This record gives sequence, C-alpha cells and structure tokens, in this order.
Amino acid sequence: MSTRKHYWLMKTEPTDFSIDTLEKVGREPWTGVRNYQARNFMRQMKAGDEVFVYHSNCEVPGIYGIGEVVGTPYPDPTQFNKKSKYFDPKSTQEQPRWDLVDIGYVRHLKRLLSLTEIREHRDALGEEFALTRTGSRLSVLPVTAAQWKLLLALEKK
DNA sequence: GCCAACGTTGGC
DNA sequence: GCCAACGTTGGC
Repeated sequence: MSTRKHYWLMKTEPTDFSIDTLEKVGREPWTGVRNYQARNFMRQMKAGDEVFVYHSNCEVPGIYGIGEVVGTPYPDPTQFNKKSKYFDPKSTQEQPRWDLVDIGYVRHLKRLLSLTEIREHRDALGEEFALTRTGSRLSVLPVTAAQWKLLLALEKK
C-alpha cells in the first residue's frame, strides 16, 4: 500500500457529535461505526490522512469542516460496553468486530458545502463518489485527491 | 444459499 | 414524520 496521504469523508449527526464538538475536544475516537464497508475503510486509514467532516440527519446536510486521522486503527471500546448503544454481543476482546480511528480537529470550512451544492458537481466528482450515489448510506467513504481538490475549491467561491 | 422480514440511514 | 434504499438476520 502506498504511503501517500489519503482522503476520506466521515458522517456524523450533529445532535450527537458535530464539528464544533470536535473543535472543543480537539481529538475524538470515532465510535459507533457498525457497517463492515465503513469499518474496512477505517482500517485503511493512516495518521495524517485528511477527512471531511459531514453532518447528516440535520437541517442542512453537508461538509462543515476538516479533521485528520491521528494514530492507527484500534478496536472500538464501545462494542464491549453493555451499557453502550453500540454494544455488540458478538464481539469479544480476543476477536473484536469493530475498529475505529481517532480524528483530530483541523478547521471549519470557511463556508458550508451543502449536499445540494455538492450534487451540482456530480459530473465532475464522478458516479462512483459514494456520497452522491443514490441510496448510499456509507458513513465512512473514500475521497480521491481530485475530488478533495474540487470540493475544497468550492469553499472559495 | 435463498429470500422475506425487519431494522437503520438519512434526505426531504 | 415519511419513506426509499439498503444491510442484516434467521428460517428453511
């Protein structure tokens, strides 16, 4: 695998955890991902990779800020916690099912990039972009360097 | 291995 | 709150 920096997009419900919260705490273990595809993407993450922080299930869904991967993937501790809503009875300490990474705060975007606006650039972003693919509910997804550049450029418009 | 039932995601 | 699209579960 290449050692080049990779880019990602991670969704969060702002009522639960927002870019503002991330700024406040500085660094956060990205708990609660319970989808194998999303988990597999997190397993590929390397320290220094950059991440769009996307707010879903809210008034204006879209990209609100940037974070970075800190450290390496490790088992999500909430899978072992019976009191957690993310508890998974099928997980054991010896054989954890779910991993996570810590995400550090980088910055807010200068302005919101709404899903509506992002969709206007569907052609340039490509059909395979999981965020705008119909029915895709992936909460962690890869962003190519070209897509990252394109989206960041929109910020300045 | 098939597939219906069910639960979840997330835009609107 | 609605519901389409999708993933997971479990009976067979």
